[in-house]
Amino acid sequence: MENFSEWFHNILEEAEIIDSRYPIKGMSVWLPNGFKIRKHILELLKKLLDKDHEEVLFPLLVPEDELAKEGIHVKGFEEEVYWVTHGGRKELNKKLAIRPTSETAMYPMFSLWVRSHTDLPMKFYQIVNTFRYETKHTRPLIRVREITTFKEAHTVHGTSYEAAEQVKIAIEIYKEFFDLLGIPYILSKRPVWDKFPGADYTMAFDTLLPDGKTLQIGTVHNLGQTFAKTFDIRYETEDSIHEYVYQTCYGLSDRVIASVIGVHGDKKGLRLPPKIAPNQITIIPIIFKEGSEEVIAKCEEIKLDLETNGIRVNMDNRDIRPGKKFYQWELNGSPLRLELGPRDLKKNKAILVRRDNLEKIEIDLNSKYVEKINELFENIYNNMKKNVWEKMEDKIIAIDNLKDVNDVIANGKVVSFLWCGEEECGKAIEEITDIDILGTQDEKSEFNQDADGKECIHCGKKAEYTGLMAKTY
RNA sequence: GGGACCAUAGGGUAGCUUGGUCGAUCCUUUGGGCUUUGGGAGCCUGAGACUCCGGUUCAAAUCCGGGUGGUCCCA
Repeated sequence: MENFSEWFHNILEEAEIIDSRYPIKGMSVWLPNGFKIRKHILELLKKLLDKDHEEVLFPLLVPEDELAKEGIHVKGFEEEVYWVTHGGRKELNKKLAIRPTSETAMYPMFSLWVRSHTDLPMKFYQIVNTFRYETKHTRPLIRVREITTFKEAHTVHGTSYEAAEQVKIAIEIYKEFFDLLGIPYILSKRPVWDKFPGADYTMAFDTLLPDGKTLQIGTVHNLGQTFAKTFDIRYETEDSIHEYVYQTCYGLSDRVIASVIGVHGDKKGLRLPPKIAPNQITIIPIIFKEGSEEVIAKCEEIKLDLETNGIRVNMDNRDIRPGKKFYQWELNGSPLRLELGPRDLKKNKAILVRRDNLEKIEIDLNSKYVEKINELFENIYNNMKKNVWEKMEDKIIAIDNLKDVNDVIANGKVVSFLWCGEEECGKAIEEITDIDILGTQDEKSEFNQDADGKECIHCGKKAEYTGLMAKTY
């Protein structure tokens, strides 16, 4: 995959995920196939969130004065807000912003909803589209002007401790979610100059795409009391005192879908984890003039059997050569293919072909083959996940001289280094290398190096953290 | 904010410099028919494009101006 950009662009079109020819820059159409993938991904996500979050839906438009209330926050977004200025021909006396994110839409309402400590914690989420007027060059699913799939969760707590705990909980939810999709991730604490506008601190997940650039796929922000103070969100404690709340918010976007496609795909096309594949198994009857009815009847029988067991089956009956179907379904990422022809029918067997490694497996149709297929799905998923994790881990390279950064990056890899953690030093490093610092690793992170007694790679002061640097999307 | 480049069927392209040979090339896609089907079949017969507006000219895909859309670089 020498040119990831081109591969990605082609696969979106060939596998009919989205059509990026919509005549507005940075906006695309979800096609049925892509929409199904999206739907299955969202189902997994909702299942995780619904355990202790409530799903809500806020309006798309935010009044100008609300958006402007939180100064730092607005600064972070003002260059990319779309505005609604007219109703018909009449100019509105109050401009309306199309949400770039929903803090300022939600928090005025939170202020009304939060009364007492018994109302807390509150945990909401919504899955909506948001709009950002990107000025850099856009890229389908990765840098877009309409984020069509923006999952944002917003929580409200009575204490600083609980908010910090919620950050950890959200991180665990996201880890579980990315694991379900088999997406490898690096969790970092973003440098202070790169945190979410208005947040106390930002934790972020990045994945590594095949071209060596990292893609931010999820963020978790501890908002502290900043927004609570701006939007006057207070609660009455057990002692009847009015206190400002502590908040967190965390988000995911279309980029998760881009990652699934990008990290698993190969030169033949998509490789989808069975859980989210629109067609988990594709049955291809091998038809000859003689005996075609029996073959098709048997395939129908298998299809029904699989469907009653909750498996998403597709049977490709088209009158074209089987080879063409093989290529097409490999392109579309169907995790398993079942071939059945007259030869197999005689033996009451069928051939299964795995999409992940193209291995062929003969199954006996007299046996409990549904179980076998479910096992294979699990096996395919585990194998895919293992492969992408290993690939990513191999690309994280520890260096002890700043001069080596650009070589490592040029090889499509991520740099790991020891750092004092200070803003001035970090910005200098970014300036010198022209590479972004993703952030710092937690001590428990598998990517953490032991900094004890060592020096910062740039300023030579005591090293406090493991930092990571990468070319980013 | 400044600049460069690009626009030909659903996708990818040739033609443009030097206007006429263009009734526009090739690959892919696609309708119908026959034949075929264990890794992208073949044959027959159809379908499908010069971004838009204006100008120059006997004549414009080709030259000029503008609009729109896209790509990229620099701040």
